[in-house]
Parts: sequence; C-alpha cells; structure tokens
Amino acid sequence: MYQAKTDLGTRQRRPSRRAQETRRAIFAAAEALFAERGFDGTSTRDIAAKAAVTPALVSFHGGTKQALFEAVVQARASELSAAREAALAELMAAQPRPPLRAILAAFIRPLMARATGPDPGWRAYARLIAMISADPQWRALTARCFDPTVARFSQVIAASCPRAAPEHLAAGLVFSVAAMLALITSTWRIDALADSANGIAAENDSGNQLDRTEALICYAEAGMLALLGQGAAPSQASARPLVG
Amino acid sequence: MYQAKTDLGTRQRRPSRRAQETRRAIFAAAEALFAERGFDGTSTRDIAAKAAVTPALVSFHGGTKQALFEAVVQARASELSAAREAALAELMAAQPRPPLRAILAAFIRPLMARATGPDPGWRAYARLIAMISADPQWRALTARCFDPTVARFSQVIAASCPRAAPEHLAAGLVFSVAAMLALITSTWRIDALADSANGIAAENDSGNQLDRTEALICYAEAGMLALLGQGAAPSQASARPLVG
DNA sequence: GTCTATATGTAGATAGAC
DNA sequence: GTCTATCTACATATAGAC
Repeated sequence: MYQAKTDLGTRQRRPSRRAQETRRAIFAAAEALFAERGFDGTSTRDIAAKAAVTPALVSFHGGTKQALFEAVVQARASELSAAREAALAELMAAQPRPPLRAILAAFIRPLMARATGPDPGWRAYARLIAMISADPQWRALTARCFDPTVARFSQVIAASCPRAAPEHLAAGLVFSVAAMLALITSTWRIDALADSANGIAAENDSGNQLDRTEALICYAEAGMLALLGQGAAPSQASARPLVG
Repeated sequence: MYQAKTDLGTRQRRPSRRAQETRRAIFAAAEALFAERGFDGTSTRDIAAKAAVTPALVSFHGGTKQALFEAVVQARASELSAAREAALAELMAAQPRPPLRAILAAFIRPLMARATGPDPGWRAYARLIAMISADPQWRALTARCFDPTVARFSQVIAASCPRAAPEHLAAGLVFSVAAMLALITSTWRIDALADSANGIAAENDSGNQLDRTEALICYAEAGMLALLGQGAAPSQASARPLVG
C-alpha cells in the first residue's frame, strides 16, 4: 500500500526534506509527461525516469497511476480557481454588475497569464487541462475541479444580463472556454494559418501570445453578446433572428 | 506483413464479400473505440473483440495500430472536406463575396449535421476528431486531413473582409473550430450549466442540438466580426482598442 | 482470408531487504 | 523512505497451419 495523503485518523511523521523533494520531483515529472502524452500514453516508469527515482517511489508517493493523475490536476486547480474568484470579487467590489468583457477577462486572464508565463509547470498544466477537457474519461474530475467556479461566473453574467436565456449563456461559456483552451493547444495552427495567408512573410513570432489573449477576450465577448441578445448587431446579412 | 492498401505495383485479387465485411467491421469497431477511449486507451484486442474477429485479423486488415488509426481518421475526412467545399462552392456561385455567417455555416453545418444525425459512425467520428485536435501527437495527421479546407475557407473570408489582419482571421477561425468541437464533446457540460442556472427545471433536453448549431454559428460570426474589426462594436466598456 | 499459438516487450503494483 | 527484484497481466505483432 501507499501512504494515504489525507489519513487524518493516524499520526504521521513530518516528511523529511529529501522525501518532500522526491515527492515534488515525481509530481513535476508526472505533470509534464501527462500533459505531453496523455494519461494512457504515460507509464509510471516514464515518470520515475524523468523524476530520476525508481518506479517503486512513484507508487509510494503518488499511489495508483490514476490517483497521481487526479492529484496533479487538482493541485493547481485550487490555485487557479482562487485566482479567478479573487479577480471576480475585486471586479464586483467596484461595481455590482460588471460589464461582460471584464467578467470574461477575470476568468480567462488567470489561466492565460500562467500558461504564457515563465513557469514550465504552469505551461504543462495548461496543456494538460486542455487535453482532459475533451476526454469523456475525465468528466467527473474536470467537473469537480472547475465547474463550481464556472457556475459562479455564470451567475454573475446572468445577473448582468437578466434577459439572457440560460441555455444560450451556458453554450456561450462553453464555447468561450473551448476557444481559450484552443489558444493553449493550437498556437501552432494559428501560426500556420496566418503564415499561409501572409505568403511566407513570417513576421514576429513571439510577443503575439499576450495580444492573442486580448483577441480571445474580444472574440468571446462579442460572441456571447450576440448569443445573449444584447446589442452587438452583426454588421451585414443579419436581419436574421438569433436562432434559425 | 499486412496487405498494403495502396500497392498499385502488384496485382491484387478482388476481396471476397466476406473479407470486405470483416474489414468493415474492424474499421467500425476501431472508430467507435478510438473515439471512446483514445488511441493509447484502445488495444487491438479490444477492437478485435468488438468486431467479433480474432486479433490477427486486425493486423491483417488494418496494419499496425497507428496505420489503422490514421486510416480511420482519413476515411471520413475526405467526405467531410468534400461536403464543406461543395457548400462553399454553392455559396460562391450565388455571390462572389458571401457574408461571413454563410461562410461559417458552410464549414460548420456539414460536420454538425452528421454528428447529430442517425449514423453512429459519424457520431463517433466527430468525437474522435474533437479528441485528436487537442493532442500534439496527431498534429501532422490533423493538418493533413483538415488544414487544406480550412485554408480555403480562410482565403474566402479574407476576400470578403479585405481589411482583416491575417493573424486575427487565423485566431478567429481556430477559436470557432474549437467552439464547434466543444459542442460535440461537451453537450453534457452545457446541459449541466444550464440546468444549474435553471434551478432544477430541466426542460426539453432533446431538440436542442440543432438549435445549438445555429447558436454556435451566431456566436462564431459575432466573435469573428469583432476580431476582424468590422462593426459589431462591443456594447459597453469598450472604447478600448482591439488588442491590448 | 482466417485461425491458433506464441514471440517479445512492457505495463502497474508490491514484497521485503536496507 | 528508498531500493532491488519480481509477480501478474496485457500489449503489439507475426509465423505457420488450414
């Protein structure tokens, strides 16, 4: 058996510094490999090799492969959710019904800033949650980690847009989250498309990432406003009703 | 070795009816299982069991596991691309610079109609391409299967919106494709969010799917128009520039 | 074309020495 | 806590009989 991580019923010795470092190395290796190859594509032996420990230590510190995976996902999810909720709280302290764009930014920026920042752990983590979001195998996990915060943002938007149909609000949020995750996994595709349109003049490849986050916010805001039926009238060919 | 599927250099006997049926069963089983569990999560034995044949026949008809996977993905990709190109051609026969909404619909509807139609093969296939789109392992495959058509749509949009920056057009297309795939994989999440917002009054669960496709087109059109800088001015809090 | 049988490798997990 | 050694199961792929 492996060490139960939340066994409050029995006294446990405080882990030594070396043990903590081993544990940290295992989780970091697992995070990177799971993000790169997925759950089934990663073996516990790969994780052990990357962490420079023996396979037995992966079981000891991480438990089963599935428990290790879920622990990796949940670890940073807490910090991310806290950052999103803090951004939302700050927003609502200033005004009780903030504009949609600001609400979306409070949801999107905490992840995108980390995904494009210097911490390779966060970059891997962002790819990881993008991969599991499309995988039915991890529905329960993603729901547990992210849905409470999404639901809170949904409520705030609903309060700001009382006329919005719940179904359209839900769809718009899911679309926007998908677009955000695509910005994490598919930068290469945006580059390829833009380059093929540009001829071959591949200009400044870097420095686009943050601009693209703002482009994403712009896109998501307009898309959701159209769905929620509040202004943002499409410019042409659109005396058409919202649906149909 | 297994039977080369495109070996034009050597004479091949026409396959018997039974062999064709075996081959069809193997590909159908592979399609369903790959969509459900992913590439690494599916074993060739699982495929053989689902197709009710022996494992050796999977190797014989499908080649290596990877070759079988790529063949499964490419098979329906051709039909899908043809349907998209046909819809686009019909559009441009009517007017050389069609409205953005119609262009997006020509891209989105061929897949969504099949994904929500009666053919379980297409439903599985839609989930399959949604899963591999986020996976770096299949970049080359997805690029080969889908990028040519996406590039053609991109050119048509660019012609209709000459002032659009190529980077914004590329980003908007990738965002829109991601939203479309999310509508395939994450219907459950839209339902859950909408239900939690509705209290518990889970009304008509069915019949939403086609409406949601139209909602997606509405969302994507507005989002892209905002990105391309053609009208669709965000309603409030947006004297802000497009980027930054 | 299809089957049985098997070669060959790797997976996850743990027992028990240190 | 960490290691070595190993158990058991399952993976992909192929050889060769029919």
